[in-house]
Amino acid sequence: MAEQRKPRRTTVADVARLAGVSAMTVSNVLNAPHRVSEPTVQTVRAAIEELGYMPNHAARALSSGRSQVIGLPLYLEDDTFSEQNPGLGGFLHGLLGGLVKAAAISGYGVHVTTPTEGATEIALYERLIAARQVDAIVVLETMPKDERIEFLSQRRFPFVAFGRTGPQHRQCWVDVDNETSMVGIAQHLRSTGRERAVYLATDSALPWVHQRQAGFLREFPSAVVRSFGSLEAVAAYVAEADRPDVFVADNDAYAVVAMRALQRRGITVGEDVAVTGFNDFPFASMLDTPLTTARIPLRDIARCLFERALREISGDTDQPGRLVTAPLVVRSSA
Amino acid sequence: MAEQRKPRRTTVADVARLAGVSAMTVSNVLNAPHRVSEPTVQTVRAAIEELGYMPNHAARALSSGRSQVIGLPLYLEDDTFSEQNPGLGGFLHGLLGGLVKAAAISGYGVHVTTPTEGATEIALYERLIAARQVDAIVVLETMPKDERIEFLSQRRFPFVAFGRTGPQHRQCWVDVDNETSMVGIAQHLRSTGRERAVYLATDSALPWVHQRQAGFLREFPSAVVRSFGSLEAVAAYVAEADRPDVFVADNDAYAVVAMRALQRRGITVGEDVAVTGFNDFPFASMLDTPLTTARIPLRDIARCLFERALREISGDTDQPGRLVTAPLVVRSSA
DNA sequence: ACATCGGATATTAGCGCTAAAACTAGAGAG
DNA sequence: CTCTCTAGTTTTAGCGCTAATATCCGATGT
Repeated sequence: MAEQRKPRRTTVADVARLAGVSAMTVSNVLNAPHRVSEPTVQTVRAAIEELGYMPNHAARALSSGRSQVIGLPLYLEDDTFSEQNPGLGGFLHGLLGGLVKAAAISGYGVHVTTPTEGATEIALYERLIAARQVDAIVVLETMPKDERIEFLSQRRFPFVAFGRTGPQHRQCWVDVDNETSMVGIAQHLRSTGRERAVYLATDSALPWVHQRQAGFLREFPSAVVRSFGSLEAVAAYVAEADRPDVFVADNDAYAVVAMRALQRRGITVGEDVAVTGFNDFPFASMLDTPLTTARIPLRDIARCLFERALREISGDTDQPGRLVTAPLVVRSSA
Repeated sequence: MAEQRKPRRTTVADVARLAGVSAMTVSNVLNAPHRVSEPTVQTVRAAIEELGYMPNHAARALSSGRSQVIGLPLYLEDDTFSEQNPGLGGFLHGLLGGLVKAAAISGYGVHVTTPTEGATEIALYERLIAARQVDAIVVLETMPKDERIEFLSQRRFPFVAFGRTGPQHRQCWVDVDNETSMVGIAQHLRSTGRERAVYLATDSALPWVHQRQAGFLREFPSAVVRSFGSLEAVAAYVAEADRPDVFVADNDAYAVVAMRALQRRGITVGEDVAVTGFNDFPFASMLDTPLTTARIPLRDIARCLFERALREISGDTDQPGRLVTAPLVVRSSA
């Protein structure tokens, strides 16, 4: 099938020969041009151009000990997501997009993996680290006490977390400022004169659930708070609830379901009652009544994650955590 | 900061010494155990276990010439997507999820990249290939005549395409059987006794647009076909249209907008008129009137793409293209 | 004039692994 | 009793790059 074996790829040596310098000089032109005199840089660059030379990734990684790749371990469970978490797709798109783009600009790649059936995420990290396959790892959905963070800190391996880490951990993270963002929503509602609020919370121990709720209660201390484990439960509750003038959901899906339940009762959302969500998932603006919500700036967060990862790689292990506010997006629902 | 330099990672040599064999034997136990006698395998495995040895990725790649990574070049443009293409997030989630999982099972990783500002996708391929950073490339959104496919074929570099390639190209692809799937939708509508159909088409030269339309017209030759460049245009048209009994959209977003326009006119979707979409995007089941649509089995497609990529890598360059049908999902809208 | 210094480049020596070739027996054939 | 032959193993030789060190050379100081 393949016509000829061994076309022998062009290497630094070829470039060096053509430019009349040593291989090391070529390497320096590529990696630390300031070490090389201007005329030599020109000559070498010309030779590189002429031969169309591009350095071999594996060789570079082996020799230098850095792979120029950051690892993104992901749980991508089967189809459950579409029912459970319609926003997940948008989340992935924004985060991955931002990360890949930021990485590309700095000459890095993003290595996406997932634990194989039955294996833990830690085992996956172990492999990535031992194989020296990535220079840093991005940890998602961090918990206040998180064994993954513990593991990585203890191994002194560079990482960044999306989600604040607990006080006992290293503080290399970026997170949504859920509390402040929810305060923003609350203040907007207050400014429209609403008073009787119901807060629809997710029934989960994920940190953001509590953070958002705390933010809301700061502005509406007397709000009624209800937790739900499923969209159906939310719908059932809203369908029966006596008439508050605001439903504040801690996520967009709950808000959508609430709006539907209200519309079924003939209540006009945005007039008779206000409804807000959180996330600004892709369909929020295309709903029957476009949803007022807080937009999580995923691309900015991703960029920020990457920058911190870079710093970690270069040895700066004392970066403080960073909170990013999700700006309010006012549409017709509130 | 770092306490001690040079902990010197454990290497094949360490394992070899402990097991009392040569480095090559250790390598063989890892990569081709059938070449090694059973007792030796045991001894070596025990030594590996004891030392917690894991092979260095870069060294392996450099020496063997294969990286055990497949490349996934992606365009992840800034926020435009949420307005333009709310399904993109779900698309990414399904495809990436399937790919990463399939790859992980076979010991492969997925390298996600994007062309840097101003650079072409081809230039990106060039880098990936020259750097020997990936063993195969997954090409998305293939067009009938596609210079990316041309480039990869000509370079004889392993690839798989999502989307059928033109007859002049190599046929290593997996695609949705848009025509047959749309015929499925049409037959379902026919079986409910509907007759007067309007087909809402995307105004684009993407191959699936024509394929789906062709499928529909096979069953409803007399259908009215209209093309639209924006959701607003769809809404405006449907708001004015005289009463057909079916609106068939070639994508879910159009279907959603159409349903909304109909509801505004007081028309009950699913009874007075049927509406269908295509894709089964994450929110299709959570709409006011859950949407009847065709579900693109992204995870299966991704698995299939990966399998083909593997075959390509191992030199089998004569795989035929493969069509995957998107099964009909009947909900209340039709 | 001669030691000194520092910028630019060259040499050396691997990084950790595996392909390929070269050895070992011990089994079976003549 | 020598001569294959083969399964199992070791030896040799890089893969292509860069860290670390050595070398060169002209400019500077006294």
